[in-house]
Amino acid sequence: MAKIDDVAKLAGVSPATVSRVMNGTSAVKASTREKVEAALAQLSYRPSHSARALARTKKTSLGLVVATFSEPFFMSLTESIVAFATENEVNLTTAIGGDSAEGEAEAIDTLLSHGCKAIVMHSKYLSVEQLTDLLNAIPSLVLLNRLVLGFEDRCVWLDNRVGAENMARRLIDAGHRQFACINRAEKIDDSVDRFAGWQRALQHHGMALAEHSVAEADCTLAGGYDAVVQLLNNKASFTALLCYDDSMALGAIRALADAGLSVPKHVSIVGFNDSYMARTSYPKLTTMHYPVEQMALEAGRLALQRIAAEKMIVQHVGRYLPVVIARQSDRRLAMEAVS
Amino acid sequence: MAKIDDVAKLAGVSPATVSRVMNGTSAVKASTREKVEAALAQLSYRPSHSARALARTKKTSLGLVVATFSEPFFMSLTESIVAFATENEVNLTTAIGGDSAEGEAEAIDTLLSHGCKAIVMHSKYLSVEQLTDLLNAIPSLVLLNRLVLGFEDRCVWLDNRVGAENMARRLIDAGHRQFACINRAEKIDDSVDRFAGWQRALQHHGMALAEHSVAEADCTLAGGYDAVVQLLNNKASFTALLCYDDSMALGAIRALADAGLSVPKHVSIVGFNDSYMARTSYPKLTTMHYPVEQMALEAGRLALQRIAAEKMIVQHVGRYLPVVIARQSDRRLAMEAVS
DNA sequence: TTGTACGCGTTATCAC
DNA sequence: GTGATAACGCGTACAA
Repeated sequence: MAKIDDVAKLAGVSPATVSRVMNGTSAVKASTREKVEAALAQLSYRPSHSARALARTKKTSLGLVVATFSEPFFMSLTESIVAFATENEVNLTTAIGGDSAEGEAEAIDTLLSHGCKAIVMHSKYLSVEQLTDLLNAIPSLVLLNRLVLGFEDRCVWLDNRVGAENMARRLIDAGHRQFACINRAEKIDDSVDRFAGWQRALQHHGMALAEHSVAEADCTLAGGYDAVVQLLNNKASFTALLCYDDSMALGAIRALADAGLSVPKHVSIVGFNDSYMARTSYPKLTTMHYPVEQMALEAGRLALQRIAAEKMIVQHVGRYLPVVIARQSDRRLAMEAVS
Repeated sequence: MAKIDDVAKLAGVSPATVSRVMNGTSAVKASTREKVEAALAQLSYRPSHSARALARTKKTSLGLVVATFSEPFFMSLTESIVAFATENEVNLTTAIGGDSAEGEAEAIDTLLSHGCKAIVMHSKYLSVEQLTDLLNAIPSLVLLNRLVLGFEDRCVWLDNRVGAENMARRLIDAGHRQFACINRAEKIDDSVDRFAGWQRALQHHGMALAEHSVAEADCTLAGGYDAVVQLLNNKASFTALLCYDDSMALGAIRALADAGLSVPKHVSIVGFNDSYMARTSYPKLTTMHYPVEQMALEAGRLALQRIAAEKMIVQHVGRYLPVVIARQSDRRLAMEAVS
């Protein structure tokens, strides 16, 4: 493999000039450029990936931690950050956190050893203590989708509680009085907060989710199906079903259909996240829109700002509120049924 | 980010010793080791990925070019090479060739700039001329699944023609006399050779594939479906259908079912590749087993051997022959129907 | 506009 | 068993 010195020698210039020609870093006389390009071609020169990476570690680069690439939610998130990085001309390195606290911590380590200066992390599994330690150790770390008290200026988060509360209220206002819910079995911030929101809205109207009206399962289509089976076995009776997210909601619709109940005729169903499926399913899902793209952008902006030379104070909006997207899976109860 | 010198200073040793402790390269006194490990932990030291990569470029490393990771065929292939690399303690770098000659060439470049010393490539789209140039330029390049004349000692290939011929003969021997085929539309070695094999077997028995009995389409399930629709529109009449590969065969089965024809009752169908789906479909597919794992291993062995110091001459088996795996999608024609 | 010289973090080699 | 020192290949201040 030819190296940059070989090219330089062949072209009769210094290695620095070869670098300039390749990267367009600074102006080079046309005749020189041609000589270099000829040499480049003649040796079919390939810059060494590793040497480049090493020499460029000084440049600011952004790191991203996501759980996976294969879910729509993370696709949107990643796309958004990729666009942001491209636009701001910073390198982006991505690491997979997976489904565990260890995986998330490992991902951070990976990014650090890749020389990332700023990091945006979507974390589900790290504890508040662990996150606090990380935030203290890594000044440029920004959290996407978690709120850690004391670090409000480095968090971009969705108010799940208020979102869930608003969604429940929508159904209450539509006349529903018999509720059930299916929640994600894992106790992460999202599931705890959404449940709290539902309860709060219901209690505000003198209702509450009884134990036999609450089912927990995997956060998947199959999980949603199973959860509804649980509810029906419990002989829970409900006209409105609150679901942790869209995938569970869709699974729930199938389970209800298999039990002879149609949506929204017999049961009103609402999801959360406004994922792609919510728009393409039948019936289309009423759900909460999660402004991932916006939030990802804000997180990227924040992270980059934290390593910028000029630490200008920019207004930071950390809290985002999901809004109801009304579609076809819920309905207003007829008056006679309510009264 | 702490650097290795910081760790060394804190532990009161030289950077070299820190490296030895981390990598277990050579013996280190227990007391020294402990000091170093303490320093490592205290600074929560992360070796720089790029610096490591650069310093390690001397080590032999193997490169692999595949079209994609998401098809079963390439999964098997990749798995096999990964195991091989692990076993032989060489680093493995993988690059995606995609669906074009440019992509394949690009992948090779990527591997070279990553410092790969030996390369195994699965190429579909590069021309024989391009491959010849590459083989001349890169002494350690080994081709998987292509035969380039003059480089027999660096090719590991499947004899598609003879394989296809054997498969067609099986059906002839089973009494079939009315044939049709569906082939991949792209003219790559595989599709050309398999077609040639079919024709050869049929001509040997005084038959031939008439134009209206040949359909071409994408090499996918949907493509297989479409191809059969073409055949039926052509009013082609056949008791045996030769398919380019398993996915097209499976699509074909669906199309036939939709047309009221059942497999193997009305039509005998055979695939190629013996992919995962062939064993799990209904009916299970009679197909040709493609010994990817074995071939990948041989290619890896060959590539590594070409950069080995001791150039011992090892017997090289380049040509592989697929064998018929008889399952349920074809049948012997009853005597009365034949006579 | 171009060249010199140094740094990046690690590892191999040779001394000691 | 351990420490200097020299690569590894490129980018980039700084100097010319």
